[in-house]
Amino acid sequence: MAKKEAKRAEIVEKLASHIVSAGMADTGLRRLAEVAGTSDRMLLYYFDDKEDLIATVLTRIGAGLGETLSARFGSAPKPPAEVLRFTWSLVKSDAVADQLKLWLDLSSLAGRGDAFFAGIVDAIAEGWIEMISALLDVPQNEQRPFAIMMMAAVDGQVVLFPTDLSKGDAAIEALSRLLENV
Amino acid sequence: MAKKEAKRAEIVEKLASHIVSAGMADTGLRRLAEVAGTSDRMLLYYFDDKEDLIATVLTRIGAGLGETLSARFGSAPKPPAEVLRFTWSLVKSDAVADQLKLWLDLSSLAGRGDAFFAGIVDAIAEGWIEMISALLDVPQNEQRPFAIMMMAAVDGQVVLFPTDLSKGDAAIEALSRLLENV
DNA sequence: TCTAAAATGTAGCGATTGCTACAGAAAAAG
DNA sequence: CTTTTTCTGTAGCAATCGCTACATTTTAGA
Repeated sequence: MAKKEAKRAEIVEKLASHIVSAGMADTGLRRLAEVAGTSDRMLLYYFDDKEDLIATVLTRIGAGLGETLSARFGSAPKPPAEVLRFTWSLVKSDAVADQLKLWLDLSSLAGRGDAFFAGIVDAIAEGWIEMISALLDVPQNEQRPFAIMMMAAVDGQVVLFPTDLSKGDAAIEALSRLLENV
Repeated sequence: MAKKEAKRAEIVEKLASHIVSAGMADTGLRRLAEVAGTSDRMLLYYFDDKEDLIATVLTRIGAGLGETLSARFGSAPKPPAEVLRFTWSLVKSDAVADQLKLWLDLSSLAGRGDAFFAGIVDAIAEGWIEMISALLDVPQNEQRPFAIMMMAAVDGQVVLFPTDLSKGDAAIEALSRLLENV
């Protein structure tokens, strides 16, 4: 009983890192089994079905992302321009860039009406937004719009330049300068 | 011979509108054949293979989007805030929103290393950016960063809120106000 | 009209998908 | 040591995928 839980957790752990780096393509049961060092038969023993499996793994990834971010962002309020520049530097790091690409995958699925993925996307978005809101040294009723603006500016670069984020540097810098006049 | 060309064009036309509204999922040959009012067998008679078919359709969609946009945007230079607000209103209209969702699909595929989709995404991005650049009433060396900033801000909303774009209204309005101080 | 070419339908192949029936092995409970 | 429960391998099903071989109909050129 406890063993089943442990094995489940181990599988989730291995699949989480695979899905973060490989995205939502390449998620056939046989492939995932190979990554997890087991068989498709066993994946469906530990999980109800594929959707249950993916849901569990994505939830795990979401939680991990939250931890990563709150560890890197401090908690002291900062000027908006500084928060944006730091967020951008984070996003350009490989680890977080992979997470954002995955988020793009999910968002694309959600946009096609998949309620399950829509929920995940919503939760992740809300997590980012709240975290950034809390950091912003601006009047409280402006925190959320500013946080959304900054997240959108960053995510938008991922959409515009999926193969070369550095093309977005100048735009982020321009926005940072605008934010310095606030 | 000419007939084959005409039929090809007709198929492309029908598939273009289907792919814009349904995205890159739901693109099995049998399904596409149904939409085009023919058979999978015939699709592969008119096109080399599936990739050739999709490439042709996406190219057609890209061209159509360009026309739509240059028709709606004028050509007189406008203040940045005004351009952003207008772009946002465009994106919130159903027709353009579908195109952006499709773009998100493609960008997600491109981010996974698919060179073909990467090319398409790049071309579409460049089209938007140049069109908006030309409209902006700012010093010439600032046009491109500003255009990218605005496109990213808008695309980012699509990623953040794939099921309800209106959640991005406040952020776009906040950015518009920042742009008014330029 | 006869013939060659172009167009289209029928049927199916081999691979992959998520998933399952069945049986046997391993472990826990009595 | 038995019996029962948990675990896992083998094998395969039905559906779908892109694609093709083959035969037939339709069209066009002589």
